[in-house]
Amino acid sequence: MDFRALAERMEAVEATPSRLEMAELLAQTLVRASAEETPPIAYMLLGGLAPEFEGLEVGLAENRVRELIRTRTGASQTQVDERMAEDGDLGLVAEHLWAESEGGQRALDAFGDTEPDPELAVRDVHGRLAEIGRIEGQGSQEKKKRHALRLLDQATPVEARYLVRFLVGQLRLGVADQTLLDGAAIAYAPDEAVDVGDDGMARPPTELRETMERAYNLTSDIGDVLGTAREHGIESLTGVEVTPGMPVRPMLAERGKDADEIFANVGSPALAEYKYDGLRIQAHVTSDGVELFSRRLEDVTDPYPDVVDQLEQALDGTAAVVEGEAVPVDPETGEIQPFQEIAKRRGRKHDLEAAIQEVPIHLYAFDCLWVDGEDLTREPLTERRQRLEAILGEHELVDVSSAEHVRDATELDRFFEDAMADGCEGLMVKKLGDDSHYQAGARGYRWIKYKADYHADLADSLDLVVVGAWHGKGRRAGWYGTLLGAAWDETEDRFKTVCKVGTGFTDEDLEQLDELLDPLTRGEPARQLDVDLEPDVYFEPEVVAEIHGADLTRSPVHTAARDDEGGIALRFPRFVRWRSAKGPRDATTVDEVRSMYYDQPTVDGPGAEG
DNA sequence: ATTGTCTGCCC
DNA sequence: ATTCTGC
DNA sequence: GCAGAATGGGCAGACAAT
Repeated sequence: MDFRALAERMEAVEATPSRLEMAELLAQTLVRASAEETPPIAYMLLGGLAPEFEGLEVGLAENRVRELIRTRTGASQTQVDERMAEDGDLGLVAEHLWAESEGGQRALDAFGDTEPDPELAVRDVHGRLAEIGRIEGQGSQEKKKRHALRLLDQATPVEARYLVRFLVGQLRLGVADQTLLDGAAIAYAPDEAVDVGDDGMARPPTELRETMERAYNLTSDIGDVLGTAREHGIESLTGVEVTPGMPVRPMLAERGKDADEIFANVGSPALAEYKYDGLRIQAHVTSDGVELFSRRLEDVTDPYPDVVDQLEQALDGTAAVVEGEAVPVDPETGEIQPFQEIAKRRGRKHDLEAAIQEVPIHLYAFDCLWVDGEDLTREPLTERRQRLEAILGEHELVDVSSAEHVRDATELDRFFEDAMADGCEGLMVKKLGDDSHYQAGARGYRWIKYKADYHADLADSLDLVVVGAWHGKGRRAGWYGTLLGAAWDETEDRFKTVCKVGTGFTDEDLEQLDELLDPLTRGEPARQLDVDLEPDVYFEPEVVAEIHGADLTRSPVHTAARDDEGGIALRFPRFVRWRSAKGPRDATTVDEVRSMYYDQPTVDGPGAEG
């Protein structure tokens, strides 16, 4: 298949609002693809080159691609910036600039000997992008850019749109794995299995769709699943099971804001577990060794040799696939440390020994998907949990998560208080009973996360002055996409940044931003503002917004309460509403931010202990 | 040898 | 991570 | 309610620039 055909198909998919039509278009694409190009097409439609656990990335992103666009088209930085502010999409910027410079090329062609560029094949594009991804070492950035430029040079405008979007990691097709599976189910099902609705649109056949989805959820390799379905039929994927060494797409949870809502969804009794603030780990332990996978299926074995050792000891020869949360603990007291501590272990290669000593990790296991050849994903939660307890035993740094059966709001909230006091984010509340199997990859109301900050009264709430903004992208093109918020420093009478905020706005809110903020626009930071970041526009400190968040963290970039250890920032910020009655000096003060930070149960230092 | 920029991936 | 929107 | 796409703070590593 020519890459141009794929790009044009992407264009059609992007243009339709109907999911059924998207699936149909994807199905048509898959039907036309050869066996060999099916996996690459599947990965590329989802913005990747390979299954996630292989960790293959191109390694060029927005800033490098902007350079490439300038080189290819001769546009200036300002030209690209301006178009970007308008289009909100670097792919569209490239497409427009390509189309404009194309005229020039054709003019050259008219003189005679310039050969038209050969068509790019999908497999060539895939292969060349993968090759760029493997370039490393000194001079690698230049080399990557050179190779990418050669690819872009051959691209037509529409190909450039999608190549550029691919590189910046945002295809914006409205397609992700679920829609691709819909398309594949239509493409690979026997004709008689596919119902066509009154609207003339095919419906993905339910059972075959589920077979594919389960195969995908258990192997995490959508290219392989589609390739297999194409060659051997969807039925050949029936009976796929958990395979040690192959990461399972983790079961996910929805949010619940109070006990009533939670019990309405999971029933009573339910299993409540501490929700630890750490890294989710899926451990595959066999006689061949241990492999650890992250929530997004990266192999993270190397940074956690201590976890590997502990697991091997704890399991004592039993082969198993176990899930848990890796949490940083104080080496002296065993108390849970802030999330930032374990973040220092993630991906670590240098000085690992010291990091292991300074921040030991406690693994709190909460599920078990496979034991000694037996797939447990269809067993109810109680059974899986019992198996987990049976194989783990008690160990210093590997444990089963704290859990209780809860029957009503009183019991739930009491346990919730315990969890908070012990330095957790809240609780996970899980449905019990016959349909409590491990639903790989799926959200849904079988597991519910219950955190303090889902409750407006319990969330950290700050009133911040808006001092800057960035232009939005994608569906936010033409609007501001992000605001910069600052607290007031009473003693210095200055404004210090605490966070950016880009979520919580309705379209209506976004629409009104110009009117509210444009009169305050200035080209440089306000005189009283301390800021390290560089927003697209600055504002006179005037407008105040209520912003909620989960935690306060140490920050290398925000300037509020900055001392030797950095500033303080808000984690998971979201816009709640305007505080139009407030002026800039009625905003939350830096002193208040500092107190809130030190009041947190996992933070030691000035103020309340604990 | 140090610092800064960029990227990818955790939450 | 959180949140909003279109289907 | 699902699926997707907007958007957040912050960490280490890889390179480039100084």
